[in-house]
Amino acid sequence: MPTVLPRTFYDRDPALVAREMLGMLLLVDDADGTVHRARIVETEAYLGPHDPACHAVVGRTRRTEHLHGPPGRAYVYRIYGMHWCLNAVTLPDGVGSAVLIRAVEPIGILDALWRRRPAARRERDLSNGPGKLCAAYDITGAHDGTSLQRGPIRIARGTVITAANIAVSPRIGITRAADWPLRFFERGNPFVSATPGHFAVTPYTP
DNA sequence: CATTTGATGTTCT
DNA sequence: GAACATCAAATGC
Repeated sequence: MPTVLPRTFYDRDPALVAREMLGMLLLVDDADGTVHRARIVETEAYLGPHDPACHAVVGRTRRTEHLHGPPGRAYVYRIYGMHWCLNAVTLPDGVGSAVLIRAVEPIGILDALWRRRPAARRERDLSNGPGKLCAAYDITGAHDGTSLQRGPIRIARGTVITAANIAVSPRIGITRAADWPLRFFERGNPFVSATPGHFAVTPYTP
């Protein structure tokens, strides 16, 4: 099982990275010593200070410190006072841009995930949303700024998802730049979060 | 099945 | 004080 962060992360357009991250593996160390594995099936790109929906628009603040840091690290922030969201930083130090990991498909034993997601009724509800997957894998602000190559959360090569199996839509839950097609997901995968009915969904064209 | 609404508290103005 | 890269429960078909 590869544990090296793919080269694709370094200094690359977050929209390309977001697409290439589909099918990659998310490896998370559990406090009990086990390692959880999951396939990334949904991502969103946040392009940088010129992207009105990106947290970098307000400049470097304490919250966005690691968003503005070097690529290949995690940017984890709290949202709505209750949930955490996990991002992978992609562009060079000083440029705040990242890919939000919105949904994963768990691999292997799910006991720990069910324990941390008591509200989940179906298997897909364990991790079909950015806040849900952070709860399921116990990803918190403690992971903010950690290396995605050598830290407690790692991203590694998995199975490549071909363009024909990828769809694109606007990003979910934002109000600015609400029509930019920067959400990428694996077609038909039940672990992908719900797409609002009025969203334009298009095939992925490289 | 889809859509709406209330909870929650940090961040930035 | 407003906005917020969300979630779960409740409601409408």
